[in-house]
This record gives sequence, structure tokens and C-alpha cells, in this order.
Amino acid sequence: MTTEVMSEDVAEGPAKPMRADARRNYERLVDAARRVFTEHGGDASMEAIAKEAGVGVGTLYRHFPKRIDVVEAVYRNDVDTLIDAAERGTLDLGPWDALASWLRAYVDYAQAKKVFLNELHEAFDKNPELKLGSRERIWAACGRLLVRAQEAGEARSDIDGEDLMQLVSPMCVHATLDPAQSERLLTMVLDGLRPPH
Amino acid sequence: MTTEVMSEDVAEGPAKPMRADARRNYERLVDAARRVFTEHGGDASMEAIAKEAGVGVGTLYRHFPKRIDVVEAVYRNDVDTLIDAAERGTLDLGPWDALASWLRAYVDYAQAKKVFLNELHEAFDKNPELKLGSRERIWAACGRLLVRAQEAGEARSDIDGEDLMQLVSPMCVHATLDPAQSERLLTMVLDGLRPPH
Amino acid sequence: MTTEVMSEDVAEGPAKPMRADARRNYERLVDAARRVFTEHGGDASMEAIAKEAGVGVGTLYRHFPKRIDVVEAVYRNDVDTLIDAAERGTLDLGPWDALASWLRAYVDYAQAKKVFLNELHEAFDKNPELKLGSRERIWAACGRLLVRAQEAGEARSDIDGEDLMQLVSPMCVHATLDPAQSERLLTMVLDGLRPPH
Amino acid sequence: MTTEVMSEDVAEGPAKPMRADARRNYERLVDAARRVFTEHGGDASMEAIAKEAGVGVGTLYRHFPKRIDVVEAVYRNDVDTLIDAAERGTLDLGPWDALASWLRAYVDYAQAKKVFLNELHEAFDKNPELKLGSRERIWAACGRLLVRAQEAGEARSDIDGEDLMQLVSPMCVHATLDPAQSERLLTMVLDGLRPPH
DNA sequence: TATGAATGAGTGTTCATTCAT
DNA sequence: TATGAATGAACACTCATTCAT
Repeated sequence: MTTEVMSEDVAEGPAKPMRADARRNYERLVDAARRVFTEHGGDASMEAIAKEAGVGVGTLYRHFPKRIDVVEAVYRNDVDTLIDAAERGTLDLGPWDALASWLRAYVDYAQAKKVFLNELHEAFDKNPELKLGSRERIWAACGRLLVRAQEAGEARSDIDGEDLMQLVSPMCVHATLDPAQSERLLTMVLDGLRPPH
Repeated sequence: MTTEVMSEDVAEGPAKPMRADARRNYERLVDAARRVFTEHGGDASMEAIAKEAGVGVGTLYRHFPKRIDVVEAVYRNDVDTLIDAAERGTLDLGPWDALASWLRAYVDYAQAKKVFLNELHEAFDKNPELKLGSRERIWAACGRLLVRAQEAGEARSDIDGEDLMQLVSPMCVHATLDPAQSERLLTMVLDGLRPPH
Repeated sequence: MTTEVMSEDVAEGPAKPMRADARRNYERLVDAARRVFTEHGGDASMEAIAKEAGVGVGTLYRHFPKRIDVVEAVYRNDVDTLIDAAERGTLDLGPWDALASWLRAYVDYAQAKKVFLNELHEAFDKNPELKLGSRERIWAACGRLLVRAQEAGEARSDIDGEDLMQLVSPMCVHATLDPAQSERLLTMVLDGLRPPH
Repeated sequence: MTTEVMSEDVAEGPAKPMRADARRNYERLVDAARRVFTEHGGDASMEAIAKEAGVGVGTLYRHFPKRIDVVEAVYRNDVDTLIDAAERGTLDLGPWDALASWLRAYVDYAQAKKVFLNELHEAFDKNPELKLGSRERIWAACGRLLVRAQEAGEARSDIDGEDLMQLVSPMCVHATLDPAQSERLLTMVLDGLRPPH
């Protein structure tokens, strides 16, 4: 499990484990923010987010001193979820299905990012590690799934996780991508990924 | 020439062809807006745009009653310029060079769009024709250049304009694209576009 | 007449003379701000000032981009008024009366300053000229009135304007000064200022 | 010893003399508040004060239900310290030195008041006794020291404690007083206080 | 009892839009 | 007609105060 509330505390230490109500609100806020961003765009107001979470703005600000911190938290949480999905897939599914279903999850993740791209760039500028680290984690997760499929003889071997991501990622960022189309494209990619013959 | 100031008047008719000074102001405003968007992002203020154009806000509002209209005008103007470039290329360059140079222009156009993607989506929502019509015009322009190159035997024939655009367009939207990288990718695409042998 | 709306434009030049309505509002705002500061203290809100002036906050901000600029404008205006009073007194009153009445005006001015002392210090920090320049102008005005009285043989000669200000000014800043008391003290000072015999 | 924690309980009675740890916290809070006011101005936040004292805001509010109560406590404590200094001086120093050193302490006290003058006025408004009572206590302390010096023949006799305070106090409130200058002025006052011849 | 999380009214400030000049 | 002054809703953010833990 990678999902770790306040995962930005890289060097964890004792760090007094958030009070129960605070943690509940933290999660509630991240979820609310994602919903509001999705619904009203990445420039939604702090008030709107707090209201969606059913708390006062003050609470929102206690957890996220600056607006950009909310964006970062939503993004981190999305990435965590994606990585978790890869690990859960490894446990529950066969090598090929795990890879295929994770790629679908990735497409959703990438689509979700688009609604607050502007804000995300700001967050990246402020904290370059966020971008680099996340990309690396995602590529690694993809790599693990791919290698597993390759070792099972279910995926062609002349490609690695980074190549695959370089192919799928830009495809997702395409502004005018509807779900049906992305599914068609993904299917094509998956077909191409089968070992020859 | 496709450039048509105030081209949103779909049903053209006589439509009084705008006084010379008014037209000059209109163009000045669109150019200023593009500059300001590029420099300060898609959420630049109306004041900033008016100041850049050297006029009062009032004048800006005479031409564009709502902020979103400025965004739309800049976008339309970008598209017009792109279409014009295709037509000019047909006159001045050989079939292959015209295609290649237009694709480079397309990359620039696509990059420029990114700074006001949010605003553009709004404009698309408000006026779906804008999106569809522009896409169609661009695909058509691409198609004409491609067919011409194919008929001259300078491009492979198993691809059409829409395919080519579907390939190049997502590539451009990719967030982390620097000019050198986009040039490398474009070169690769152009190589792949040559007829086999 | 020293009172000059927007007197901070030291190098005047043509500088396009404020539109009539704008100038009216400028003066209205400075007066309103003084009233509100007097009534509610130096930390009164911008909304309160705008409302007192009968305009929207936006208007207040057009004239004074930062809160501190309001404080500065009120102060500059107070100083201007004080200097004007000195000049008017010279025209209308005998040497001694002019001096005495101006000192009374000074006491009022100093008392008025006290309600926004904190804010004024901020303004001084930001713009040291404000403090130095104002002090100099006041001392000079005092000096002119004193010299005139001395030349008329109505004031003792072993004191100059700066001395007099150094005496009266701290007296005024005293936190717990009520009008009656300040009048008693000022009378004492004036008595001491008469030429011996 | 005049220092009386929670001295606002004018009618003392039994009044349960506060548990040792509570009293320790109380003092800690007052000291912290003074430090924070000095450092960050009289409008420092309650959070800042609590943090400086190393306690939670809750604790701060247990002792001081309203923000203004903190201001009042700091002020009362300052006055108490000043009165104590007078009494300690009487025990440890000769009549003249006790007076001189206490006046220096008074200057420090007065300077300290300036950082939260606004807040203090509020406290005075809410509780006029605070102002009057404190002034009286200070004048009395000054009077006792002065009388002792006069009886020892070390100070002129045509002046009383109130006169002396009326002279020194305004001098201190003067906004632009640096320590060196205040020392010069105080020296002058002390010289003038020596008996003639 | 001490803590610090939650609250929400209030602040300074911005900016799309309207309207007097 | 062009100008830029006026408007006020909206925003990010703060902080005194209350209340669950």
C-alpha cells in the first residue's frame, strides 16, 4: 500500500499520527477537491471545495495552507491510487490482464489530470520533485507489470516500460479524447503489444 | 485567403465590411491578446490586453463584449493563419516541402494553444461549432497538402490527412515538449511518411 | 496654496489632469478615510472607508492600490492643510495671533495622527521621504511664523522654530491628553514665548 | 511585593490561590505575550503567543478568555514590575540612585507600552480603572522615591512626584525617541532635579 | 485539564463588466 | 466613438474563538 495520507513527509519519523478527526477530514477534503475540480475546473474556489467536503474554509486551510497544496495533494493521491492499482493487480490478476487493466486505469488517471493541468504545472514549478518522482514511480509500476507479462510470454520483449508509457501518455493528453476513442486506441496498443505470432 | 475578421458571422451576406480604423483596432487587439496570453497565461486580465494594444478597456469591449470572445478571436485567427500557410505553401513550394513546412507551422500553432487551453475549452463549450469547424478545416488543409505530395509520388499513399493529424496532434499537446524534441519527433514522422523504397 | 490633490507627483509635468469625477472621488475618499480612522481606529477596513465615501471598494482601490496608500494620502492631506493654515494666517492675522492660532492647529493635527500611528509608521518605513519631508515642511512653516513674530518684537528671540516644535510636538503625542489639558499646556508655552518683560 | 497574578480580582477575598502549575503557565504566557508583542507588534495572533509559550491556544484561552485580556495582563505585569523596582530600589540603593535608576526603568516601561498602544487603549476603554489605577500607583511610587531623596537633601523640594511624571512621561511617548536620546534627556532632567547649589 | 482541530466572519485585493465623460 | 472611472461579486487567506479529543 502506497497510499499514505500526508505522504509528503518523506522522512516519516514518529511525527505524531494525525488525530482521528483530522485524518478523516484530510481524506474527505482531498476527495471533495477532486470532485470539485472535475466538476468546475481547476480554478474552482477554496470555498467551493470546503463546502463540498462539508467543512469550513478554515479547516481546508489548516490542512492545506496554500491553494496549490490542495492541487498537489489531489495529484499525489491520484498517483498513489494508480500505483496501488498496479500492486493490487499483481495479486489478483494474471500477468496480461493485470497489465491491460492497469493501462486502462492509467488512461483514467491521465484524463483526470487534464482538468487542472495549469495548476499542476504551477505545482511542478514550485516542487520539481513532484513531477520527476511521480513519473518515475509510474514508469516503474508499468515496468513491473510489463516484465511480468513478458516473463509469462504474454507480451513482446523488445519494449520496456518507459517505451510503453511514452506511447500511451501523449495519447491521453490529447485534448479531444472521448472514452470510446481512447478505448479503441488502447486496444490497438494492446494488440501491438502481443508477442509476434 | 481565409482570414476573415469577425468570421463568426457565419452567414456572411453584405455585413458592412468594418471601417478601416475599426479593423485596424480589431487586429491590433487580437495580436495584443495573443502576446499577453503567451506572456502571462490564459487568465490574463482584460486591462492587460487593452493596455498592450494601447487602447482603453472600453474599446476592447466594443469589439469583444465578453472575455471569452477574445479567446475565441485569437484562436480563430490562429487557425486562419494556419490555413493560409497551407495555401501559401501550395503556391510557393514543392509538394513535399509544402507539407513538411506546414507541419512545422502546425506544431507551433498547437504549442500556442496550450497557454489558454482552459479558456479554449470554455469557448468550445459555448460554441461547439468552433471546435468541430476548426478541426475540419485543419484536417482538410492537411489533406490537400498530403494528396498533392502523394500525387507527386513524394509521400506514401496508405495514409490520409486525418491519420496524419491524429498522429501529430497528440504529440504536440504533450505537456513536456521542448522545441528540439518536437523537431526530432517531427523529423521521424516525416521520414515515416516517405514512400517505401 | 499647498493643498494639491495627488501632491505626491512631485515632478508634475502635464500629467493629464484627473477627470472631474475622479478628482471629486479622490477628495471624497480622503475625507471619508479620515473620518473612519478617527471613528474606528487606524485599522478600519477598506470596505468601511469606501462605504463612508459612498463608493464601491473598486473605486477606492483605483485611487489607492494598497491600503497603506490611503493612510499616506490622509496624512499628506493633513500636513498640507496645516501648511496652508500657516500661510493663510500670515495673510489674515497679526504676527502673534497667527503664531498662536497655528500652534493650536498643530495640536489638532498631532492628535489626529495618533489614531493611525501604527499605520503611519508603516508608511514611513516604506517611504522615508514622507516623514522627513513633512517634518521639514512643518518646521519651516513654524519658523516663518515665529520669525515674523520675533521681528515684530512679539516673541522672544532666543528660540527658533525647531526648538518650539521640539517642545510642542512631544507634548501632543502624549497618549492621555484631553483638549482642556492641551489648551492649558499650550497657554503655558505661549506665555513662556513672550519676550521677557 | 506588588506582583499579584490575576490582580484584576480587585476584591480579593480567599480566591483560591491558583495551583502551582497553573501559575507557572500564567506567567509563562504573559512573558511569551510580551515577547511576541515586542517582536511582531501589538496585533500579533493568539496562535503566535501560545506557540511562543509552548502551549496550545486552548490553554491560552483558559487563562485569558478574550484577546484583550492578554494585553491587559501584560500591561498589569509591566506596571507591577515597575512598582516592584521602586520598592527594591528603596531597599538596595541610596535615595538619589534609587530615584535615578527607577526613572530609567520607567523610560523602558514607557517604550515597551508603545508597541501595543492601540490595544492598550481598547483595554482602557473597557476598563477605565486600569488606566487610572496604574497611573496613580506609578505616581505614588515615584513620589515615595522623590520624597526620600528630598528628605536626604539630594533633590530639590519645589517639585512633587506628579510634576516629575508629567515631565518624563510625555518625553517617553515621543515616537521618534532612540535610547541614546532618551538617556541624554533623562540626564538633563536629573541634573535639573538636583537641589540648587 | 491541555491540546489543537474546526469554525466562519472578515480582510485586502483583483477583475470582468458597465457607464459617465 | 474611445476612454478610463466606477462597480461589486468573488477570491485567497487570517485569526479570534469554540469544542471534540
